[in-house]
Amino acid sequence: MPETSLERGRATRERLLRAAVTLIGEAGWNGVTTRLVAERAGVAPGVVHYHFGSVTELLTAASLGFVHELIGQIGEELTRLPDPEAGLDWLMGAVAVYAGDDPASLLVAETYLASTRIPELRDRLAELVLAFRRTLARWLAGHGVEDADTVAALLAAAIDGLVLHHRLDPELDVAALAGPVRRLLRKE
Amino acid sequence: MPETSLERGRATRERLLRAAVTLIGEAGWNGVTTRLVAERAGVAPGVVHYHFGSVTELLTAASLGFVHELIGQIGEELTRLPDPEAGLDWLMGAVAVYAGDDPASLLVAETYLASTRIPELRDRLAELVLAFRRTLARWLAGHGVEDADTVAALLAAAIDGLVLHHRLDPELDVAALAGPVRRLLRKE
DNA sequence: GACCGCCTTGGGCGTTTGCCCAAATTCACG
DNA sequence: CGTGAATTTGGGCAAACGCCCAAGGCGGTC
Repeated sequence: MPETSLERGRATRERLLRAAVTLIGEAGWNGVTTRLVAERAGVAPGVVHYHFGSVTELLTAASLGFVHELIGQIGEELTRLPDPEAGLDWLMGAVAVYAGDDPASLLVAETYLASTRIPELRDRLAELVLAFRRTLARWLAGHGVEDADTVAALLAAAIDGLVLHHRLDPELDVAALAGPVRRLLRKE
Repeated sequence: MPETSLERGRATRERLLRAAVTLIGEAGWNGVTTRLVAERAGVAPGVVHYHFGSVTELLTAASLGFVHELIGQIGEELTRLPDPEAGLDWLMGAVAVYAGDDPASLLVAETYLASTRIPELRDRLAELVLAFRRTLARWLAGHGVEDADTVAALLAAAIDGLVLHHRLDPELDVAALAGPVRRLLRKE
């Protein structure tokens, strides 16, 4: 099947981004090297610096794209659920699944860490997290939860913290934490 | 003042550990190199591999020592406070201070991340975190909180998550989150 | 003062890194 | 069947890496 050069280039760029996403989770942000990501994507090492100005640039684009998609899916799922209690159950269940030996949760954590030393990544990740907190707050407020903003901030932080802790202690029953979390929704 | 060789050696070892602690926060786990930590400690590069088998070994010892001391201090402070409400206020206040451009909070996060790829670090860090959760649970249970274990797990995770989020969004008012957190203590 | 054990020095080894680049490849188009 | 623009190749470069090691202090013991 014929294919223009631009189409091939775009496809290669996508393959590099996908390879970077999985490798950030597997090897860590600083463990992703030019040659490693090229091999995983099935291309020559030189391709990386043809499509991206630097390895950091590739990792930044890949991680931000993944996080953007992830919180978009979560927000979408939440609005679909009838009440906040069901939403919390689903949320904690999702966190429970997202731990273990899953690379996605590691990618998020790696991106957090890397963002403290890469200004542009920091700014753009902060935007995404803020948007997620707003989505969460709107969802909570829509169901009559008081202090929706602060509860949303706490909930968002707890989710990220649980991912870290669950990885450290796989026996931690995350889904069982939905009970105490529900208390956050109660009125004064 | 006279000083035996062993005493000098011990002091150098301590200097290396302290230098490693600050550098993990500043440059990240993978950013700490043999020469960097040696320069910060004011010794020749060769000293590092005289006192420690590898750079990873140095970083492991340094980070575990710091975390051990940190959660020890927190536990001690909590038992000193009269009621859980005051404890939570102090806890959230401490988190608020520990963010910003403080390297200590970053060290903890870096250690979490690194532990996923260094088995021995993982095991020993898991022990420390578990012990901290137990301390927290005992403290909560002692004040009549229901589901002390799950609440402690949630609280411990939220603390770590908040440190990450606060770093990303310095305007986040962590201390103000103490309100919603209090709801966790209420009985069913 | 000679000896000994511990610590320290600073250079050197092989490896890996990010990034570069001339040459080769591919495909739409005249 | 060229021509040209985009993409891909694979080797090469300087720099930095972890780790090693022979040589040189340094203080306590005979």
